[in-house]
Amino acid sequence: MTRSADLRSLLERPVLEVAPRLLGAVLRHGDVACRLTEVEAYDGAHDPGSHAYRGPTPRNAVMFGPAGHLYVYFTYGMHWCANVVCGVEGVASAVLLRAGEIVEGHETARARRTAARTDRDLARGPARLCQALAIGRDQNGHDLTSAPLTLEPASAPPRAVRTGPRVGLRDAADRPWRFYLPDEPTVSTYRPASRLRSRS
DNA sequence: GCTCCGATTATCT
DNA sequence: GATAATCGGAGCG
Repeated sequence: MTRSADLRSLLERPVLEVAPRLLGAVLRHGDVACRLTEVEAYDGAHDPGSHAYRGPTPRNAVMFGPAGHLYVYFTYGMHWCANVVCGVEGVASAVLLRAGEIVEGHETARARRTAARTDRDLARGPARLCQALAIGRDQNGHDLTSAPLTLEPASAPPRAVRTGPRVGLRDAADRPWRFYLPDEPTVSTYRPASRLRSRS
């Protein structure tokens, strides 16, 4: 069985099964590689937190396509965030890549992330991860079985997985669909939306 | 470690 | 016109 078939069979499962299995996987873009430590599940049409909740739009089109492609969106006027599309085609589920540990290409990642004062901060947060890996508009829709931007699944499921509310959403607490590895310094700190200054 | 706050614009209503 | 799956810096402890 080929590596790309392995990836596809893993990602075509329901998103709540896929998300924890992506912990420990390695996202590689050229000479920079990142081991994922924190992700979030977004369940398409059934999930008010998902960009696909209100149906297809030009922005979210990639999510309705086949598993294994990258859905990249722009937010807060300046940041890019990346998701791995999963589930069968037509089901708009995806896993947001929230944080990871840079395991190769530190020099390149540091040059892109000049605000990071320690290596821990290189990919701690979804927009930081994208900046460290040079993921932006041009990578939206990219097939992750195709070099130079690839996803290499972990050989085995993680030994332990923690869950919690998703970050930055209104009504985040109702679905504990954030998954992260215990005792990893690169996992981002949880900031509930209710304490963000969104209400004023 | 924490809290507050401004930056900046594509996207959708 | 309002909002957003965020970040970095300042100030505090």
